[in-house]
Amino acid sequence: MNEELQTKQKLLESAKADFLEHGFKNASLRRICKNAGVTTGALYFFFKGKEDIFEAVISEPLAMFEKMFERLVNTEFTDAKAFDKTEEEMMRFLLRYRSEVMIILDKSEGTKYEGFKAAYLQTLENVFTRFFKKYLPAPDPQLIHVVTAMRFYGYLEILYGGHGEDEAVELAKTVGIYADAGFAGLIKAMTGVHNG
Amino acid sequence: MNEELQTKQKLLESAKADFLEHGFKNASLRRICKNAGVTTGALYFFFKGKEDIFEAVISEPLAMFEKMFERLVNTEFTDAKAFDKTEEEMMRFLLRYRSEVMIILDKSEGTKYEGFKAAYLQTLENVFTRFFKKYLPAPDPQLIHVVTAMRFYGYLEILYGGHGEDEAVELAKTVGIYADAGFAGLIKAMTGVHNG
Amino acid sequence: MNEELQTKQKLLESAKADFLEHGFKNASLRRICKNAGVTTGALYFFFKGKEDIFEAVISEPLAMFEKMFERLVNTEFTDAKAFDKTEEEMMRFLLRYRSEVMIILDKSEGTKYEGFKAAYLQTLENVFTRFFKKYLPAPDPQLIHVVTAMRFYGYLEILYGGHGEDEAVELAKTVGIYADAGFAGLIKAMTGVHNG
Amino acid sequence: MNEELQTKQKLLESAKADFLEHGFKNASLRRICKNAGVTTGALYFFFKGKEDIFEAVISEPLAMFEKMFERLVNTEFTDAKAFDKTEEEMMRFLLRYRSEVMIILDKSEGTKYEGFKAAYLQTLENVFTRFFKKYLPAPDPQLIHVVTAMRFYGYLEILYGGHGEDEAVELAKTVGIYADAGFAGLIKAMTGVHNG
DNA sequence: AATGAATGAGGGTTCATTCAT
DNA sequence: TATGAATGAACCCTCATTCAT
Repeated sequence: MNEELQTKQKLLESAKADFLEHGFKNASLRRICKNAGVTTGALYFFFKGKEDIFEAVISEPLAMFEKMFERLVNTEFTDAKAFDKTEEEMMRFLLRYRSEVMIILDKSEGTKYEGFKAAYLQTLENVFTRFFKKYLPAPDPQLIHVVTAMRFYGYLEILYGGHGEDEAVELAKTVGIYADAGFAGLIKAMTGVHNG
Repeated sequence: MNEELQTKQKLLESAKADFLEHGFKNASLRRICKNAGVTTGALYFFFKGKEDIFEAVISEPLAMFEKMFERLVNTEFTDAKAFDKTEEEMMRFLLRYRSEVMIILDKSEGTKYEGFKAAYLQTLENVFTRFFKKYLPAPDPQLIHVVTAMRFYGYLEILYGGHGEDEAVELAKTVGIYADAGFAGLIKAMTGVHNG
Repeated sequence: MNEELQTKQKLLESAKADFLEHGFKNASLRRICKNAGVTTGALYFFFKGKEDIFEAVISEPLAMFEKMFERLVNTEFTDAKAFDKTEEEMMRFLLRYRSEVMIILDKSEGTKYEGFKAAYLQTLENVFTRFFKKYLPAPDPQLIHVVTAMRFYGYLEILYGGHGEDEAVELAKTVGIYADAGFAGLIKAMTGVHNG
Repeated sequence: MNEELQTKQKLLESAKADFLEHGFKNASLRRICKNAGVTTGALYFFFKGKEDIFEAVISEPLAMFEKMFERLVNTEFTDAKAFDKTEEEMMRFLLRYRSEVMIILDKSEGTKYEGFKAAYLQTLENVFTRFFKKYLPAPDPQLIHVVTAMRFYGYLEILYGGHGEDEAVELAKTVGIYADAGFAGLIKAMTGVHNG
């Protein structure tokens, strides 16, 4: 019984490592099996194919990710602090599933998840747009796009940094200060232009 | 003679497009040759192999990049404005070689240039560290790392955005405002913490 | 005990369907087991392998077939009507074991039964040759071969037609009229040539 | 130059033999290449894949076959003799491309030609139906179907018999006598039934 | 300067079969 | 009785690369 689970588990771990290192397209099932200590046929007992084992690797974090996704869309952020709370929760989640998140976002080319990163960025951008519009009548969409991306990649950098959970959350909060101040600076510069 | 150049040029352009679309590993020499209208043999007359044509595609912009690189390292930025000038120059360069820059930074996995992005980020980080140290006695290296990355990915996002040159420069400047204000906010929060 | 029989029976039925649809070589034991609701191990408990379950599927009808076979060889047909009686009996048997007969005749490539159809045709040909020789001193063997095949494939077409038993027998009798008249026409043409 | 053609030709011949022996699905590209004395990659220089080399094997005869096909549909056969002429032409064609015809009719499962035999039989059946209707007000479609199949398989048997061309044509003509007499016998029996 | 033929390794996948339990 | 895990060979196909011409 232990052995059964072990093989599947070994395959999943070997696959996770291979997807993370090479990406979906360049991952090799032969290599995955070899590192798991089994033959190719064994993989096909547990999984339907390459895409199936990929999904098995990311399915659990993905489901949670999508739940967070939805909440992000449906929440009305009244101020920066309301956002910060959601942010912390998200950060903690991302850290717990670091590898899988990296795979979904950066190593999923060739799967149906390859558009996930862009979709998430777009969602974040919509949130930021709603927020910007509270302070500016007609904010530049391109600017919002870039600022959103910066914040997103800030998270990602923290994620990739190999920090402990609390450390990472702290870092994210400091980044929040940076971003909020940056945002305020933008408002000031722009309304200043309009006013003066 | 014209034909010679044409063939080589066609191959380089076809290769550039293929590397950009698929990345080094998943680029196909067959496809490159087909789109260039020649056979594989022709490619091997001009180039030693896949890595060689890759280098040929990026060599010229790469050399310029590295020159800028070096200057960035050796320049002492006295204030934010001094940096902004270099920034504009850089932005214009990046835009002129958009495709090649994208290839070097994001599509070079499997070549010896796959570490280039990280190296450049590190250099930028050193610059920022020197700058930070003028205002803070012991800035958090992790924080600098993240903030550097954010700014870098901000540039990249502008680059990927398909803007015209002036538009992009303008956008970069606005991002500069955001970043400077963010930086100032950080200083304030940190020295404030120390003081209070 | 009931369950034992059920499993074996289910496997045999699933196998029959798969052999009929895909032929021996392209039948899949995996698929057979899946459709029977059991695992591969179960199949290997009851049968030695692919060829063995194939034989199990066809063994019973095959034995009866061979009995009829033998009788056909040893019967002296004095006239066409004597043959017709045997024919009806045969037709009813073939219809009762339609699937298995189809499998033996047309879906057995790769097994030791792949020559069965030819052997049966040869036997039928011998019967027809004996019959022809009553009316012609030296009938053309090639012609007999073809005429035999035609009649045989006539039966097969009826078999594959999905008719009810009585309907099929009636059709076979009409085909008998066609064949007998055709035979008579041949005799006439040939002896006419000889005589005139 | 000779060698180039030789390899492609060898591959086509090796493929023809393999398709004929094992059918499309069970043919092996590895085996085809091995028998042609080249490696698998060589095949893919000349052909796009398994289906492509299959089409290359049968394309020429297939085009002619389809032309004959069409003519068969559009010709109005006034009597049995008018049909016999077409028949001879067809027989000569089929003999010239014996292997390919066998492959198209009996070894094409898994390709887009797998329905060709049934389609051809249907066409032949339509021709026969038109002919029957000249002599019978309401001929039994099932009977026509069987009689058509018999004649068709008669041709096939001649084809598979390995006869020389003239011999085969002669045989086909004799089969024609058999079939015509059989047909006449049917008419007589049926109208007799009605009358008496 | 360039063609076109050919190699051989590796890609994902399916298969009949085995065996400990 | 039957399960479910695992094997290893074969499947079609794509690839970067080589080389005679």
